[in-house]
Amino acid sequence: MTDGAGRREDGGPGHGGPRFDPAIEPRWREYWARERIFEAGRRPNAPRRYILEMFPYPSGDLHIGHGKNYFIGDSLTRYWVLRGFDVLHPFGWDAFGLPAENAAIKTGVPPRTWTMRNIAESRRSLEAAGIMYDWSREVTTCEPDYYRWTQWLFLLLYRRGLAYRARATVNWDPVDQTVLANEQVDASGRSWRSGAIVEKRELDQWFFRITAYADRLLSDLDELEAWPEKVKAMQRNWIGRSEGAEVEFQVEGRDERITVFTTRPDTLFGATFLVLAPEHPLVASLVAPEARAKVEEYVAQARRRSEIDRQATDREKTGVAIGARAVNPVNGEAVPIWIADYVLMGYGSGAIMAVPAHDERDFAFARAFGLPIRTVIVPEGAPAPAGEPSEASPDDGFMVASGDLDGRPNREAGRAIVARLEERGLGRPKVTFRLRDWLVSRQRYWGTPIPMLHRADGTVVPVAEADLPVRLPEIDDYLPRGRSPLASSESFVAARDPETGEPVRRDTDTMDTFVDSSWYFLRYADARNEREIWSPEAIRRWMPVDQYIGGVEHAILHLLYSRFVTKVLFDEGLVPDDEPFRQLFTQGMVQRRVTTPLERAADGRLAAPPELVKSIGVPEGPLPDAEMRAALRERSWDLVERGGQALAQSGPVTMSKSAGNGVPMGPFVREHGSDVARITILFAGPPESNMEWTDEAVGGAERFLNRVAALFGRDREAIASALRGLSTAERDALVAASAALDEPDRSLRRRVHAAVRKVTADTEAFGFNTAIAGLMELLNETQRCRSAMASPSRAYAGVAWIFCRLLAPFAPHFAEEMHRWFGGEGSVYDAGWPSWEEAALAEDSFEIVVQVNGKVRDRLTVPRAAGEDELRAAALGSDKVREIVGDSPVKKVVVVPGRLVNLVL
RNA sequence: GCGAGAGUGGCGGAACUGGCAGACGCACUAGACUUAGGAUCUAGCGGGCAACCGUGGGGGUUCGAGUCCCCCCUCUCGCACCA
Repeated sequence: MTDGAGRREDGGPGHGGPRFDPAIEPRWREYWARERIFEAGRRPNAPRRYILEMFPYPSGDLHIGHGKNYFIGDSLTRYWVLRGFDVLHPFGWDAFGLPAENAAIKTGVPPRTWTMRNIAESRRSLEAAGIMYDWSREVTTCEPDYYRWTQWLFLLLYRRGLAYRARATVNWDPVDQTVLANEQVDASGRSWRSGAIVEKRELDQWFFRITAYADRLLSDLDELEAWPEKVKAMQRNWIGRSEGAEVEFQVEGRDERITVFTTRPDTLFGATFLVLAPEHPLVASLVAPEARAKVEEYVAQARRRSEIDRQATDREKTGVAIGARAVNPVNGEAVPIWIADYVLMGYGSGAIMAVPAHDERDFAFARAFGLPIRTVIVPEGAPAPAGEPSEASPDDGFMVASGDLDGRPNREAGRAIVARLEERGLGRPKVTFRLRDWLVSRQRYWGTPIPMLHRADGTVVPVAEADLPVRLPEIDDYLPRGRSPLASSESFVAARDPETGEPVRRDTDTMDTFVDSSWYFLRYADARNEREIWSPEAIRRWMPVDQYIGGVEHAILHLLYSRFVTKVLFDEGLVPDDEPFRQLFTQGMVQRRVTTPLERAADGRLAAPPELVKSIGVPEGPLPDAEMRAALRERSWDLVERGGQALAQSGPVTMSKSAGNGVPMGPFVREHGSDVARITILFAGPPESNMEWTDEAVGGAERFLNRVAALFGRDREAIASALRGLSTAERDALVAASAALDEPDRSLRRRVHAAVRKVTADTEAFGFNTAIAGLMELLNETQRCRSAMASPSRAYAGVAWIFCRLLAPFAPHFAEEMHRWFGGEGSVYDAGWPSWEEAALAEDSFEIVVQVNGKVRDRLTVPRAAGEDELRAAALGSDKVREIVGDSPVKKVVVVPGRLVNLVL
């Protein structure tokens, strides 16, 4: 919290008592580390559990917003350890990548130094928050002992024909002299960094043949029942399977044929022109001399456009006829060939048959250039239309103007057309994917070197496995100059051919960092293995990941690449399952409002500070309050008053360095405690939703822990002495169903069993908010029951004993502390998870609701044993009910045992 | 446009296979203890004087609907000239 003076005083006179004190926390962190409570393999005979949060790019100091998924993973880890499982909960660093390189270019600090410093800082933040990992398995992708195996994996893909080299068009920044990823180019085709217009360049690049796995990546999604539907939908969309046909059009008067892909072969008779992508390889050879100038200009123009710009749907159609015609294979008609940038070279065959009557895009194009539009499908019984339609109709119907197929249903006609084409060798069924092969080369320094060698004759040869890793050399100049900075290091480039011993040149590109992260979860199984990527025993013990937790921003790329690599390794026999993550959870963001003080002038009007004027464009003022408020409202901000100070306040925005609203982990934990941070985050709402971090929410969490401390702390001696000398089982039995108890111990027993059931079920279902609500309820009830006792009862001590273990997944430090209060030895995480008995939940009597015509009219307390007849009689006997029913006959009585009786008049 | 999801008090959110709407918390109100309260404790807290009305709107199924079915509205996220 931002304003913090003097809130940590103990309660006033007469209301002292124990409070939750964050000063207890460091001791327990040291204890867990020293005793290795959270190291995998501690319980070799227990069932295993693999819980994993997505490893981060090490960005240095963490804030609370980063902490959310780590807290979730930590809670689950602690829960499963309590349940007696052997839990693997490792951590590592996605440590290669541009920020380190940019920092090096700017400050001269070598990327490795910069990265390692950030890792140390990030790790300190995590440790300060008490998030427990098995650090003995830490992986760091930029270290040779890791990237050696990334290179090994590359060679494996190469061996299996899944890594290949091809020429590709890339975004080239002429100022920074570097290749940019698509997402680094803005909508106007400019580099995000230099602002220069990005050029397209053709470069030889390495690809992974992920498209060979497209079908499996798609169909296996159906098995991933515990993945969010949303993520699966995104992957399906990305893979983009589409069934259709290839059709070949002979170019009139030439030998060449143009292959088009269509999902609507049934509309082939309606094709009135062809459109090729401007980059289509046949354009240059087919263009007529008189059209050449215009075509070349159009191609050059298309080349300059960014992908994003080009794909904007609201753009008007542009294109040029190339002056050649192609013959429609079903009716022999010669139709004109155009080029247009709405046809993409990267999809299908880069050429389409245009059917303007039945495709909106083709329709728009035909209208723009006055091309014919011919309807070939009509609704049942409709005649063929006389003129051209006013809009494209993609609907199914019956064929017209399609020769002998007229009158047949269109889908059936489509199959017939493909079959006829196939006989003549002019077409065939075809499945196309939107997914493209994975371009993995980067002309950058700070990444895994590609372990390939180039011979003088232009062929390539892999580095021998024994020579791995290909180490990233230290260099002085990280600035890319049209090629990877590695190309300037002659000592790096020079190598010997492993087969012939001849001099060869190393590939100087490095791998996309998504390659590093596509397999790290496997390495945790056996992270320190120097002889092999992992041992068969280790991988069988730990894979697949039971629970993967991370941000939805990785829904496609990282998760798809990881699934791909896992499937390749499965085919190679190196992993036991062809899916890496059995369950996936995507957490929501932590948000916080941003506030900026406004200045109040002598005349009472408000002035906005320059930063605010700049960031949200609010008028500087001075303005009267109402006008300032209106101006802020327009920008979704608000005007608030706090302590006499006028503040501009934003809506909730995701915590981030750039928004300046991150609550730093270290200082918060020191002042309030990790346990308070956890309860605040986990109690706020469902973990998959965004949550707003507020001082009030922190205060609520703090109050809860203080109340727990006050209640059980006051009685700690009595509780400890009640538990002394008892085994764990005997302690649990203090509130067992079989124990004979009087009030208020009876209700205490019922409440605690209900709470155990709720916390268990909710925790396993990611319902941390309701699990904690269950603990709060138990606390309230326990407090109530305790105040009805003169001195702590044995049952109450039993409740305390259970309570500290139920709290342990969510407020671990304090739970450990309570465990000690009560005389527990060792760690609370070895004390086992409490169980509940349904028998203890039943009350002797309970309240049922009596409804008349579905409206609640009375509540009656009835004995537990009451049967249907007794319930019916009790309901009919109720005074309130009789008053309402009067003389009306009761037509029907619905009895739901244990719940209600409904009288129908 | 296509796909996924969501609309419940002043706020965050609960509600298992249809069965007491609003658990738990925040904010707020009153009181207690206090030199003090931004501490703590106690009580209250959907709307309405009431009959009653209330889960985005309208229909339906049912003894009974936040929950199931149909239509509509709004919002969030993702994809989007993919042939």
